[in-house]
Amino acid sequence: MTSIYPDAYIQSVESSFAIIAEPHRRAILSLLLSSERSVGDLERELQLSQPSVSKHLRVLRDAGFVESRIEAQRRLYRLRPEPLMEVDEWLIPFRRFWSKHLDALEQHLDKMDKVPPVKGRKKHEQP
Amino acid sequence: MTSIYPDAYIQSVESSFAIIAEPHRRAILSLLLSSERSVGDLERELQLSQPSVSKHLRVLRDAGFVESRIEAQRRLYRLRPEPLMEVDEWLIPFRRFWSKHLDALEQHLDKMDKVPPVKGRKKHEQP
DNA sequence: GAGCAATATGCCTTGACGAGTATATACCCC
DNA sequence: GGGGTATATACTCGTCAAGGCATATTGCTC
Repeated sequence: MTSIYPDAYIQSVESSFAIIAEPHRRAILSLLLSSERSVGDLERELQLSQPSVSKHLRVLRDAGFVESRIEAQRRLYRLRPEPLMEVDEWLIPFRRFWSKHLDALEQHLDKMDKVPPVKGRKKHEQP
Repeated sequence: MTSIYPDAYIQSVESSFAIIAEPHRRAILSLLLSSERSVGDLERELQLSQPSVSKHLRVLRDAGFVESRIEAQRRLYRLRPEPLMEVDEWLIPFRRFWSKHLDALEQHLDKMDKVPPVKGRKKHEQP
């Protein structure tokens, strides 16, 4: 029962999209934009428990979003650009799409009043 | 705001990031890039069950990623740009970050061969 | 080396989500 | 209106991830 897995125990490589689906992880990445930070820094700034922060950082590091360096007992984490670039690349064809469509939308907004909010349940044609 | 739903209900709205964390949903969005499609179309192209497709479309529609129109018994779904634009906007500061850092990285790779100063627990390879 | 500080990890519980199956609803054509 | 087609929804089940708590690990200081 006590299955001690080897360190490379899971290859369930979540996609970069799944990684940044977690709000706290996005918050961590945003904080790391301005400067590298220790676990304790993030713990305070995010109001999260230390184990939670460490676990999110582990996920982020395994996925290549961050890397760490050691300074005394601290680990200082900083951003790595590659995974988010991957996300950005996925968006490219959609950017083409919406730049094409926003003109039409603008035109549409001229006649229509106002566009309903994106968030929340929207009323479309409901059978 | 302009929403007609109570806040308590709205809170269950997943962020756009969570929506596109699902690979099938990303596939649906990519398919809709080229043209609008019916549920049956998507079902065949994705090799998914019809209820699964419908449920994913429901999630996507609730979040504003797609909208539908009715044609006979079919519903034809098409893209809406706004939610992905939101994602794109989140990426803006990161784009600034990595465009700054990729120069440094390139430069770095020139002199150094390969030097992971961090203790390499795991190789993060980019698929 | 003892004790403390900072961080990582293991175990457990809980909640959310996706898929499958069955069924309901809506629309067409005869 | 009956039958068939296309899609939506209800219910259930299994999985998985996030958080809490306890503990292990690492490195500093004295």
